[in-house]
Amino acid sequence: MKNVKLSDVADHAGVSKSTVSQFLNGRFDYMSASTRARIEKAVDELNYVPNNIARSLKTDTTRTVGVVVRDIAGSYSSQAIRGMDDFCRANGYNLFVNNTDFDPATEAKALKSLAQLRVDGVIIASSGQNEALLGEMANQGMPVVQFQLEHDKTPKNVILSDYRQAAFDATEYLIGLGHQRICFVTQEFSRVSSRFDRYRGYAEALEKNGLAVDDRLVLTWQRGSGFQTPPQSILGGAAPPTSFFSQHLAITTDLLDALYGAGVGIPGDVSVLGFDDIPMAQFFRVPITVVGQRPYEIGTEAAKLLIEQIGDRGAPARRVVLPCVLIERESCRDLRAA
Amino acid sequence: MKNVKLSDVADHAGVSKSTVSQFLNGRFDYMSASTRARIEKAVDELNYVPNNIARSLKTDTTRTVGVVVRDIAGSYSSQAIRGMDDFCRANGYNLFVNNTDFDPATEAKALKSLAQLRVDGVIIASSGQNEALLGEMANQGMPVVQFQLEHDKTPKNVILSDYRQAAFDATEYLIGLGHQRICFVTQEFSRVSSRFDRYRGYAEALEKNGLAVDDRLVLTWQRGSGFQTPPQSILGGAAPPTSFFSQHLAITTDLLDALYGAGVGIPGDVSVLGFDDIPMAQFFRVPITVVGQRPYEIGTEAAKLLIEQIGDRGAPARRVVLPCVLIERESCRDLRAA
DNA sequence: TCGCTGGGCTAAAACGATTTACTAAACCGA
DNA sequence: TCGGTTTAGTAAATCGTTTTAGCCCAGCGA
Repeated sequence: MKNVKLSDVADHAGVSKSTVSQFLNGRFDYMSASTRARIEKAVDELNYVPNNIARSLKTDTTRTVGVVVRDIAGSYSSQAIRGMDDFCRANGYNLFVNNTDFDPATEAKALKSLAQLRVDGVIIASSGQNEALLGEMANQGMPVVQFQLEHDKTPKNVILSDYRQAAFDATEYLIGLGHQRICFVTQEFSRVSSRFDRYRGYAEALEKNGLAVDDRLVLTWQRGSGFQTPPQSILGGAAPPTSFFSQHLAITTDLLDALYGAGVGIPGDVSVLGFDDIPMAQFFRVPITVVGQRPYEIGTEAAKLLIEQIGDRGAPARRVVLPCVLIERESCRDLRAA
Repeated sequence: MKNVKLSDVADHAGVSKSTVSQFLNGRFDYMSASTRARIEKAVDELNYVPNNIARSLKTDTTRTVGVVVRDIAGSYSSQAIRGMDDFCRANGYNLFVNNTDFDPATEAKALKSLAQLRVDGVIIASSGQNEALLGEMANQGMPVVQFQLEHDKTPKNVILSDYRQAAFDATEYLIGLGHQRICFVTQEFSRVSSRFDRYRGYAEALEKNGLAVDDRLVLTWQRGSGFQTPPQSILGGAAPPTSFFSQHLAITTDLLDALYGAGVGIPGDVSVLGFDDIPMAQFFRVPITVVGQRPYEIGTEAAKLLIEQIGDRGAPARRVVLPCVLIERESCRDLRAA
């Protein structure tokens, strides 16, 4: 059966295409009740489904938005996307998803593909390697919202957790438990401000509490190659840390593997505090205390901001920061109780 | 800056639109090298990005596919979608995602929205409540592939795990450890064949090993309301089970919560075997033995089948079944060793 | 010289909607 | 009766591609 189109409906109802179009777009201002009823009848007798493609061509809007993440299978990304989808769908937008797999070249391809698809806007957890392309898209008039990662503080639409505050609070929490030497486990952060912000929060908490910031207590981890120095070996050094504060779920996983693998007891031998909540943590042999982000809310906020920008292209860029919450479980030992 | 279009490229290169179109579509059969070079130059001097919308309108194909899942934030769905995206992207297709939140009405809306968007095909983990709509779409010429759930055995394109075999193997594994009374924990299954298949595998394994199938050992669970009878209370009854075989990750979670909450020891007091692998299970106080599906592969297979069907509308429906793997961990006690 | 072939390219008609400008009829008050 | 306004509707241009049919010219064999 051939696809029914607007002109078929028009013929069937005995009116012109224009009138049917008015009907479909809810403009009944100058339409008699009988015409309206006839069109309505024709539409469902013929089972007419409007062709969004044709509509988009004419109106130059697609009511679609593109999402670019590193890996949709990750728990943070998938929850964020869930939030975006809920918000977008409620506003009549559909979502394209793209995975970059942490590869800037793939990311660039994704962005170009979205441009071709004529999405009305894009939400991206950017690698920071395609800021030029992103900027170009932005001033060709494509609304862009970033989330999860911030690379510099140039004004842009971005939704983040309050990384500095969260790291500050978490560090103070550990200090409150009597920890004085806290190993900060992170990806290389100098060029990524959302990582550096965490470090700032950590350092500020130490300073505020009269503790020294010790470079030897910063352990770096890299995707693919893992830790620069095995965590357990740091424990064997002079003035070892009493706790690890891991900045990312993937790092936390590797850290736990390393520590358990080396027979280190948590929190007996060392405490562990993670960033990002852990699903099913209640069943862990030691449920890990974390500072949890709210990825679903991050997603809805990102979608909200994007739709705002789509609606008003002239709107100034906004930076939205959401609070994190400390989820206290059992991986941090109270050293004062000893 | 206004969007550059094909005719701008044509003007700039001093050729007709047709020729530029040939160029863009890689048809160089009747094109001089110099013309080709001029167009190439024009394209990147003007930074031309083809408009997929216009293209789609004319060709009546969008190179997009719609995915409908219950909740993209779930680990099964997100991994499956990852597989779909990888396969689709490699073949030049983009993915729309839709969440139904287990609601058939939302599912119907999602399908209609995808039809309007003129996707080239859809992949769906269907609720079973919209089979009519789905069938209608299918014979309007829209390729449809289902996965994860099967509701009846009418021939259709569907990708599943080998639920019967997996449940059979898992049950025999427990029997091999000396378990004779295995509680089968499931959602209501009479009308969903992918659930019933698991039950069949379970029952067949029991029968093959000379064990009775006991209805009192089937415990049902419902989304939202939980267990029909609390699992721990079954343990208190006459001839209690020595193990629970849970058919779904969400059930396993609730089961563990209930058992731990009631102070039941695993696997000391009772063994637990789950369906669906559990992320970070290595850190559990008792790592749970499961029969794991391969959602990523399910996703890629689904995408592959869909693209096949898109390419050849006349192709017969195919049913693809993938094996599961038993992941042995520590939640099943060997009763013979006692 | 003519007719034919094939290479290289183009004009113009789609695709299915939206929208602008217009008309025809009805009504209304003076 | 007339001009003006409102109501109800339409014709036709348009969005940016693809594609069909065909044009023009060069080369070639007879």
